[in-house]
Amino acid sequence: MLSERVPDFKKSLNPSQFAAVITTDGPVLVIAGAGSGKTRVIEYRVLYLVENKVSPGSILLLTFTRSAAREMISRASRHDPRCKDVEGGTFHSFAYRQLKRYAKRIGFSESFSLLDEGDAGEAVHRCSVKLGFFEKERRLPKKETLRAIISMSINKGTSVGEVLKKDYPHFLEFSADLERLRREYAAYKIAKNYLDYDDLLVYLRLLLEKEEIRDRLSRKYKYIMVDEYQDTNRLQGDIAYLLSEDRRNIMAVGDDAQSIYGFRGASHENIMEFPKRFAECAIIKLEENYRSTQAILDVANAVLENMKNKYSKCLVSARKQAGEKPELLFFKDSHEEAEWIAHTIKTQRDEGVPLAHQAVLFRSQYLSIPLQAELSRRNIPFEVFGGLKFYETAHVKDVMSHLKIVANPKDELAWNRVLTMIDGIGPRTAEHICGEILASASLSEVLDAVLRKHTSGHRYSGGLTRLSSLIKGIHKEGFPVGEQFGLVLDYYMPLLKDRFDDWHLRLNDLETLRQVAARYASLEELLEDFTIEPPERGVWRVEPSTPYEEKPLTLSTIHSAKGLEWECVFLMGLMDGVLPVAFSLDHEDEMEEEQRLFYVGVTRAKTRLVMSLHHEGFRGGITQFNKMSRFVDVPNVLSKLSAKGIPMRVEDRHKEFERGAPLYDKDSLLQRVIDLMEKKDGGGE
DNA sequence: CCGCGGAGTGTTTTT
DNA sequence: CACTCCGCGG
Repeated sequence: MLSERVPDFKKSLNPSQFAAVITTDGPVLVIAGAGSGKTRVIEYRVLYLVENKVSPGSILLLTFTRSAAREMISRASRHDPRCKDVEGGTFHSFAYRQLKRYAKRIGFSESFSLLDEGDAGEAVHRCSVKLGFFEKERRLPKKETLRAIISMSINKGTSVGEVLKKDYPHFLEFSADLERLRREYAAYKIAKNYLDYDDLLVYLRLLLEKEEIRDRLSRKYKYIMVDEYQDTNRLQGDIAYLLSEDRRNIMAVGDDAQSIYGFRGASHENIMEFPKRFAECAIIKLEENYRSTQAILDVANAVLENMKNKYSKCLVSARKQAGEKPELLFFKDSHEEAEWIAHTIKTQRDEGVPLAHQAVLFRSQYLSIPLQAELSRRNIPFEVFGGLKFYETAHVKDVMSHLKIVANPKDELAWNRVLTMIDGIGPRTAEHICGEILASASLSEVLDAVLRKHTSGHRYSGGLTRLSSLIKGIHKEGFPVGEQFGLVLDYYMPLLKDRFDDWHLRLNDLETLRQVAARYASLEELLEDFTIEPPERGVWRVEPSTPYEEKPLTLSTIHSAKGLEWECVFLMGLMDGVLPVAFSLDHEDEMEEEQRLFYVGVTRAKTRLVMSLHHEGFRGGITQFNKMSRFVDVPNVLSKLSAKGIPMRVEDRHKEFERGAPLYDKDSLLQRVIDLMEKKDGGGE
């Protein structure tokens, strides 16, 4: 059977890819340049193993996002359906599954609750209060920052002091306090049966230190593949190492030039040190690029030339024609940039390039807001990836907290959120009632206690009565999740309207969410997926679809565009201070990361690349003049390209717009005049 | 003890 | 320009 297939493999792969596919035993490091077909390698390697009588369940595929794993496994399954039993997912989801199984062995109950970032910040805050941090007149970092510092120290395996020295020198004086806080927070989570994202990795690592567990897991997972290895952190590196220590059948795939998650504790040290940890490892490089035209790769190579790294080399295109010249366009302000991009996207669509083959990428979410407005105006359907996630918005968290209570009646953070929502209950009262709740044995006892003690004589009594009948209503074995969600929604409606002006928009989200929830068999599964693999991001702000159900345009942060590709990519907002982002200017390593980010953006494009920026920006109500990103400007890309005689189309679109359109329409002109007469100088332009 | 209004601040990327 | 923190009135 194997011998029959080999020619197929050879035909579908180039020699390096083929080598990566058939080198299954022993450690392998695959350095896969952008667009070099690493997805294909993983797809075929899974297939190759399965065809070689390796049981699919003993193959573990760890990837950066859940969807990446799903994609590769489903591709392999098209060749051979057995492949769909391969185990895959993110480090975090893998850790979660193992911890569910072994929770008891490390002193957690298997009904532990997962904290998302918001919850974790809240928990850290509670710990700081407990330690008396906010009593004195000191300016402590705010709770999200505290959480970020602790998280960074854990993911990097360093002390809090180290993190402060590098990233927060102005908080260095709190070093000892934060070290105490880190302990307190860890103890708090153990006491409350909580795990945050980092804990999933921390505790899996601790489990793997025990020979018994390590043996069991390495007997089960005989072949391990790790994708995007350049974006793993120290803990993940340790986990990969411990899992494969015995059998040493591990393949790590990555590209050091695309390491862009340093801010999350990832370190390209892992990929650099792989050959040291696995001395006998084979190193395979995939250098041929199947994605982009040479003209686009010339830009990418110019960026690459400025970077200091060991592995990566020049990208060479496998595509025959040189391709259109990449463009660099200047605009007056963000509005004109957005207008032009929206217009061009529409034109291209009319000329036959589907929206699904186009994407607009940016460094930060806010850059896309004017564009979103322009697209809506033109009725172009789009989907926003990355950035503020809808499951972290207040209204979604509000609703979910009610469900969390039912799933885990000891969830102090959820109770607090639910209670404070009720009119007349503030932090103190919530804390008080919460104490009683945690002291009781069961949810029904809770309801009785809450009912009897507090539902008369207070301002909040009515609200509390409503809450307890809601919980009674949804706390039934086997009650469909969709209906539970519906009941919570009914209960929440008045609160929603009261709290938010844009409640109808938010209600839309919640309705969508209810449909998602209805697909789950149990509340536990819903909550688990919600934290560990939040719903596909497209749910958020999708424009009403056109009658013929056109696939939407993609708007994405560069971070979220990792691993993806489009025929035409607009890389917008290329101003200095935006990319590279202003905060990184003083840190050499962060600047390197910004540059890699630019590289990732450029290499997403297959045939057309449009880079753009605008000159005028607003900051604190004052117009500022932006400069072109230093990554594009003369010492870097521009002069490198022209030295090689590779021109880029550089155009100043600024003037063209200055000539044309009227500055005010009649209505807004009148309004402006009235404003001036009333001396309401609302800033105007 | 709760909630509202005013002033001040600071603005990335995400499993 | 949106969100948070703080101080005051109920």
